[in-house]
Amino acid sequence: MDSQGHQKALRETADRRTRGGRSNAVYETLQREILTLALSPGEPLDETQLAQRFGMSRSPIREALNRLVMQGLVVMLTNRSTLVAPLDLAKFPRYVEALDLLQRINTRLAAEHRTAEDIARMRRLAEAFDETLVEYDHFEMSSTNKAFHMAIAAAGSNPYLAQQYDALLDQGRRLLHLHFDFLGKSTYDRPLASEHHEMVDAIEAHDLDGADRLAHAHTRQFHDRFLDYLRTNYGAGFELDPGAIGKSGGAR
Amino acid sequence: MDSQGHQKALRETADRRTRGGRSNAVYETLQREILTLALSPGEPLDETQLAQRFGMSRSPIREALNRLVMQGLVVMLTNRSTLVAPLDLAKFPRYVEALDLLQRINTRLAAEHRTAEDIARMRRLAEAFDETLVEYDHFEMSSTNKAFHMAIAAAGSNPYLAQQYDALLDQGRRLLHLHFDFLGKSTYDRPLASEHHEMVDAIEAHDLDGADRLAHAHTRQFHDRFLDYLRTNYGAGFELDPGAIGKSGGAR
DNA sequence: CGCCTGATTTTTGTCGACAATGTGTCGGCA
DNA sequence: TGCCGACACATTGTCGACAAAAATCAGGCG
Repeated sequence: MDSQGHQKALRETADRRTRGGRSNAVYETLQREILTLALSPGEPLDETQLAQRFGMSRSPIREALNRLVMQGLVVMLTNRSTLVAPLDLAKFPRYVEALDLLQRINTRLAAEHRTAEDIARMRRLAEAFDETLVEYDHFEMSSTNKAFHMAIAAAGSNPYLAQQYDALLDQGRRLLHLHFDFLGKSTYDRPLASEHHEMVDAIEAHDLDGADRLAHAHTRQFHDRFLDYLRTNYGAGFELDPGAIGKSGGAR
Repeated sequence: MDSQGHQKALRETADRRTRGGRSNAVYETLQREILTLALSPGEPLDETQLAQRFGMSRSPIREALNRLVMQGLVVMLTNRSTLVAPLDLAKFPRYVEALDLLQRINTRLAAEHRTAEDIARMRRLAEAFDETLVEYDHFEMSSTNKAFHMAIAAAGSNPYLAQQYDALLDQGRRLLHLHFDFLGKSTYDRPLASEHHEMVDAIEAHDLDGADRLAHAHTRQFHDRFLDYLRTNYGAGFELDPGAIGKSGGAR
């Protein structure tokens, strides 16, 4: 019975057994649980236990875990425990620094190379993000948000930078989860959505510097709000270098 | 005989079964063979065949292959063949564009945050690279070159950007292999080494713009030389956008 | 009473076999 | 002769079990 229920949950994410296989389902499910913080950072992940839970052997679980390790969401202490990657908030400034750079360059490139189809897809995803705001499901929001930004990266037509951006966005989705949680209470989330549309406008207008600047402002807003979140929840003692984001050169 | 040699190479990298295990050895061996082009791009990799060759089961091979997939060196057609990632030379400008960006930002950050120990390590690795020039073993050269640049990234103290830089450098090592091959014949490789030392000097002097400029020039030289290589080997018909590297803003 | 040592337990790493899936080929039919 | 379908092959995906390594705990010794 128990395995039945899990089978169902398993199918809903990836019932197509024809493709990657069950390991893919485990990967997606675990990723979702990690990203939504259903699995706490630092929580140990026992392979046999997971195998039992998903009603399958350890092989697919192992493969899924390996992929999550590569993605930086899971760490494996060799021959010892494997656990959900701890969420080191002290590295947040470094993360934002990296994100800012990749976000700006990809958005700038998008403004340079975008096609009409790119714009259409971006607008569609921007609106899809707006719609997620009514339900305010954190996972849906971060998924759609990522999809939107990846559409921008795709328009930039540099697969290498897009891939790096992708990895970075994934790594930050746990932070984004917290971020949305905070925004939900303070309800000043509309500007976030409108910023998306402004970015698309700049990209469509081939305004490289404008797109760059908006991308930078977008990251900065995330940065500032997340710091607000940290301060309200962890107290004022948690001081992070506030100037980190402005250093690597604003839109010049 | 053949398998004998592989066994030896396997043991030398990781005979300690205590750590990561045999899968690590397979990973390193295959990576080396892919990077040195001993395994041609597009060549199929049969799991059972590899298992037989390394004298172990498919499980470790599979894990190694998965890691190589994540690294972009291997592609797996689900339920079908697994093969060495094709080397798309048409994407070279995009690659250099990404590499230039990451190289510059990491070098710039290094100039900002470097410690005395960082400088020492960088100088040591720069000299280690010089020494590889006498043997001119392509793999040693690209390994040491990468180690040098990763030391710079480590000094930059942004683990996210360092990680991305790492991934990018790995992806480009097959190109670097070709590059060194070309340089070997024309024997104008000294400037490449001296550039490393100049970069360290700029980083030590906290000269952010200088380090940035040198990193850019370093990438540009690789770009120009590789294009030379392509032209001499593939004919003049192989024209790539020559201005790609200058676009995303030189060191201004 | 505390520390060292050895067995136990837990968890990962590896193995060989089986099942599923996609491809290519061969034969039949229009 | 050309197209369609079924069969067989090759290769990957998954399984259950075994072996090795490390941490824990227990017992004995100083």
